[in-house]
Amino acid sequence: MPRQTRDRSASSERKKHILQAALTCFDVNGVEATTIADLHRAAQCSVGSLYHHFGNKEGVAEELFLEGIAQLNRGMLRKLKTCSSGEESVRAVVSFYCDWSVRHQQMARYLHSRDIPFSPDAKARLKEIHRAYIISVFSWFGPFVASGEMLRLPADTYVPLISGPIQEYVRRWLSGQAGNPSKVKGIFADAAWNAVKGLKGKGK
Amino acid sequence: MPRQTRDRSASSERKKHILQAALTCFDVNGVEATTIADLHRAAQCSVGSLYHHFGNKEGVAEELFLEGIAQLNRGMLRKLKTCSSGEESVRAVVSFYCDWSVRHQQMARYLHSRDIPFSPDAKARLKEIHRAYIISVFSWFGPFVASGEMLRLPADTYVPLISGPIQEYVRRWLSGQAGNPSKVKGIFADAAWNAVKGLKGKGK
Amino acid sequence: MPRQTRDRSASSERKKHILQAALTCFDVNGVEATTIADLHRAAQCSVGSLYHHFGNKEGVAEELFLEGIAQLNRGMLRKLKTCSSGEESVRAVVSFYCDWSVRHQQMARYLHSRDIPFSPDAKARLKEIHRAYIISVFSWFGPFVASGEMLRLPADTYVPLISGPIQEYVRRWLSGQAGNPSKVKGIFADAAWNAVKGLKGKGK
Amino acid sequence: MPRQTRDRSASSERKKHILQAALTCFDVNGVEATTIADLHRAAQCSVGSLYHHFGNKEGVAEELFLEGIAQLNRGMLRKLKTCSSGEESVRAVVSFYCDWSVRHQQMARYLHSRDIPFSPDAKARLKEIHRAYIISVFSWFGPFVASGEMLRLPADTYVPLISGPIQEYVRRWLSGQAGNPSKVKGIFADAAWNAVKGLKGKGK
DNA sequence: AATGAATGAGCCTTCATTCAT
DNA sequence: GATGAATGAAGGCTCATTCAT
Repeated sequence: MPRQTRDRSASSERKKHILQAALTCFDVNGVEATTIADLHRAAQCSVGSLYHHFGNKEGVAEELFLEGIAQLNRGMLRKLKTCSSGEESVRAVVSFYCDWSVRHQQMARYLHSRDIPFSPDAKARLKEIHRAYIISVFSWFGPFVASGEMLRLPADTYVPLISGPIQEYVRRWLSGQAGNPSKVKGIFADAAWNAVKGLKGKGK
Repeated sequence: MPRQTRDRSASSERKKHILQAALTCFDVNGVEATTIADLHRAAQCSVGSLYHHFGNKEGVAEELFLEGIAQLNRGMLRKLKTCSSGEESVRAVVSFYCDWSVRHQQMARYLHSRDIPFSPDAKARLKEIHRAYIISVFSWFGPFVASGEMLRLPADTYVPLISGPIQEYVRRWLSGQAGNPSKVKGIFADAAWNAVKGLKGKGK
Repeated sequence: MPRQTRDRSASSERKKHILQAALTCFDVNGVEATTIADLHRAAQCSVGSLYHHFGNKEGVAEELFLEGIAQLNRGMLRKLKTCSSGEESVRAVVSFYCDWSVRHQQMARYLHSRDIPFSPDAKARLKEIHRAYIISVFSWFGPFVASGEMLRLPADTYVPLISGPIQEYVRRWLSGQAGNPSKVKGIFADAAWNAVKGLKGKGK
Repeated sequence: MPRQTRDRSASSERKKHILQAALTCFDVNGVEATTIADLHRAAQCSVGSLYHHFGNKEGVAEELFLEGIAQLNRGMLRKLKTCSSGEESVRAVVSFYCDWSVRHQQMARYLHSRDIPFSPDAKARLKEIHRAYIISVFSWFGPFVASGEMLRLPADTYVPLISGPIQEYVRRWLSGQAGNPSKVKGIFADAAWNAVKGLKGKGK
């Protein structure tokens, strides 16, 4: 009596179901503390199925992480493309990150994990995803820097300057150490823009 | 034939030695992945010794963490007390965090860990340490806010605004994803000050 | 889209193909260590096919073994029938065993395995094959013993005396611990004949 | 309530006890089929103890095998040194191998196993033991070959010629396919000597 | 205080086998 | 006949912790 026989689009559905269950497990107990038994119980699938689809526990954690990152990045780029100035774009980054995290709390918490046991292969794929994302983002902001609307700074400082504060705030909120980010995102948007806006004609 | 007989200040010395060895282990393999066997090998002490001094593995991780935090906080407060204005203070926070992290890389990396298995007791002690530190810091900055030199913002936004960017940058550096923080700390100090400086008579 | 549709003599061809692939697997990793997954990968057939044709893993190992033994025995008897004296026959046994092993190295190595998980049924069939073979061989040699050309010895000593040395040598060669058997088979033929030749009129 | 507290010569005793139990398990079910659970049940020790002393299952199998081989070799060399001619020596090899196998049936059966999962390290140690043994044996027989009492043959043929038959016979006896070797060892000693004795002045 | 052998619950993973399509 | 996703029992091994010396 196989439980999933009536499922036509088998593979894909099955995997999504497992990943969703895994996210909850990881969120409740942490990745390391979650056992294979926890996963197959939560996903209502056999142990063998987990291994058939993901190879091992790492595989589940990796696929979940990559999917989450991809979704976040995709949304961010889509949002950016609706902006028409550097300032609007910078504020959008802060705002979107905040909103997305509120809407996807579990996944946001998961993406903040530091103890995910990535395989070398997953690390490489993650790096590639990151690289592609950074390239897209930088091509978007390039013109605003070129025009002087934004400061020209060392490349690796933009993300910490723009996203660092809201990320840190969200992280605290996710762990119960700060209030709802939606209420203060304006402050973080201001700070982000202040950190990278160009000098132009404004009085210092 | 106990190996440490000639050691007069035994306890203290022994513990420091073990903690140092543990820091290296944790740094290389992560806390979860480090076993008691790893620790006693690295510290060249018996398994029994570890339990005698720290109770269990958690105990080692906790004591190391608390010691690190305490040292960082102590240094920060000492540094703050040499400042004479809000701006100097804010810039000092950024600068000191950066310098300390560069000087104590392993410990800085350890303090960024998110997977340390704190006991309820340790969590409480950690919270208390944090509370005391926050009180000290806020008493220091209170007057600058009162005088209008600094903005009055929701209490839980100051740390993310001031320290968020440099922390994120340092984190990236510690994991090999960004250049030496000493070279860019000025940028982060500027941003921190811009984020919280008062409006005063300035333009805009 | 079954891969073998155009194959008329399907069953037989398919099975031979699988057995050949299995022999290679068993030779490389040993029978116990070879998994069903290994077999279906090597044979490029589905898991289901394996079960359809052989029932289970045991089935593959057994059929392969029985086929190998049968082939060796068949060849040996055919060779014996070309001999016209006891001495020629004894020498032929050594010589043929040596030549056959050199020509069928993988199978020879497989027949030397001791860890094949035979089912009770297979054990019975194997015993029957062995019994029939022994009867044939003994009927062949009986007359030479009766005539005094060969010694009359306990029945279960003939095989060890005649084949033991060359078998041991070949086994060593198959595992890389001895030189090519073809070069020394004369020595082993001499020894075999010396071990069982009758006293007749010779000196001593 | 540790079971072995009263045991003074702990380590050594414990290991011997485990090895003896393991030999019985291996003999009954085969090495591959014997589980860790079987071993710790039979040895009445904890699973952890097995791993503490032997590293893993392989470790038990290896140590047992090496110890068995060493004992057999040691005994053989001791026996050889009591002989005063080539013939006496060759007959002693056959005789001692037969007697030892009868006296140590379980171990003899174990030494005939082909499916022991040796680690690379164990393989190396085994090879070294074998090399040393072969050197000792060949130095013993060297003079008899030099004097012409024994034939000069390719080095790797002596063992198969002298020991091959009795080994094969003993193997059959150990698996229930042949009668007691003690009754026929004379036949095998004769054959061994016939296979390697020099030509000297005797009529052919 | 120090030592390290002993313990055993619990974890990850493998793999032969089934069966709906 | 062929296919391969699904199953879950069973096995090897780890590792925090204890405790007699």
